[in-house]
Amino acid sequence: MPKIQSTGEDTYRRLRRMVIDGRFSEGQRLVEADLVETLGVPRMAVRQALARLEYDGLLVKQAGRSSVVRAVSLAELEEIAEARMALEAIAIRRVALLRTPTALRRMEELADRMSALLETVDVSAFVEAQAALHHVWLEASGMLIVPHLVESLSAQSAQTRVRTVQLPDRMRQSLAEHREIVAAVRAGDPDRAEVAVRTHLTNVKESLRRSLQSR
Amino acid sequence: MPKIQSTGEDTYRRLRRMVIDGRFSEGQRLVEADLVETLGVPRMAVRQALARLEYDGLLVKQAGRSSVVRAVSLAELEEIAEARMALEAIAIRRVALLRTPTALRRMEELADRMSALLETVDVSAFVEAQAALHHVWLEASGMLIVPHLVESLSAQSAQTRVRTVQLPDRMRQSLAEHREIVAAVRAGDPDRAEVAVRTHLTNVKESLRRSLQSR
DNA sequence: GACGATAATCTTGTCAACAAGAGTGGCGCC
DNA sequence: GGCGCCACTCTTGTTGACAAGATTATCGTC
Repeated sequence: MPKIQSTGEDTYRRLRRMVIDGRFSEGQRLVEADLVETLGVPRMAVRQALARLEYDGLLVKQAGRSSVVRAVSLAELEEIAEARMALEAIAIRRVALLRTPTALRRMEELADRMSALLETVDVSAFVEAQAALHHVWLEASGMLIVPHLVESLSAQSAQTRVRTVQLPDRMRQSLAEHREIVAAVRAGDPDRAEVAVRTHLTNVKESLRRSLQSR
Repeated sequence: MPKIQSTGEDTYRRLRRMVIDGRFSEGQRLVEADLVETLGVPRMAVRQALARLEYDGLLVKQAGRSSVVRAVSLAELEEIAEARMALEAIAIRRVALLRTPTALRRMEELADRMSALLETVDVSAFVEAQAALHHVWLEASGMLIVPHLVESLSAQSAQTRVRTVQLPDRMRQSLAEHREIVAAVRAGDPDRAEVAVRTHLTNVKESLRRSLQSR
């Protein structure tokens, strides 16, 4: 086989990153030929990536027309937050019971990193560290399917993540919530950890509402 | 455009149905050319369908080798039941608050249908009616994303569904659990409905363990 | 007789060309 | 001068052919 399968996966990830980072304005058509040129990969890889992103709910691509980024409604964003709450609650309970040393260390490192980034005004780096923290505990839960579900949900709301965090005092509050989650895990208290996760995502939902209603 | 886009979607659904129905034995290779002949659709449609099914977790297709149906472990099945519990609990609460008349009627019809099928020994029809009942309330919840997640999870465990239900007395018990769920919705009691759903899926998980450990 | 190397075949992944909507601009008509 | 129709271009979806692993069968050797 000519190509090492990486092309398809890699193209998917790169394109996904571009969509999440808001590189395509609303209503903008994602023309395959353009993407082929931009990404420097064969058209087949682009087509595959677009199909997967549509399946992920990040793009809409109806019948012979170009793909466009999908507009996610407030109702959907709230629903995503609720679903994540339910799923991440399960995961964090397991993490608190397992108390894997390396996972704990990485979680604390990332919390420290968030803390440091709070000083600088690098919002996107803060959001990135936050996402990494969630990722770490999902992996550490030892679950096989739930992490993928959550990742898929996160991707759909990632476009608005940056805006939410920019609410006054939201970053500091978010950091405190994450510190509490990590502390509960270190204490090995699953109930406390679950409450902490639910509190965090309830606040995320609240922030979403305030952030988007004002718009 | 020559073909009406239905081909791709339709091929996906048909192939998915075949996998779920256990038409491919464990370890059997799904050769694209064979599927092209069997389904009577162009190879591209088959390739797309296979890619999506792999993404769904129903198939495994590594690097230049043929696709095979994925073996789902007990741990994964339990995890799926847990995730469904969390998500369907959210959905049923909304259904109990909405109390849409048509949805309620359809749910009761399907419960009656399950009741009737209990007499005959048509296990697969019983399972089908059960799945339809879940589907109805997920749709009735008015949620936009959660139903898709649950459907995706269900598909992965659907292969073993039939076996679980065949445990002694499990069908009758399952019917009772579903009747309670419907009753709670009719009563407009979200707490009771959530408990009923959680009870049901806890029992499903228990049945899974008994059913698969014996094997 | 069993094992390993080699050849033949099968199967997948990729590419380039083509057919057929969808979008766009210009022209004529009212 | 504005509106609708027509021709043109753009873009996608599909097809067939081909290149390169993967799999299987064959043969020779120990």
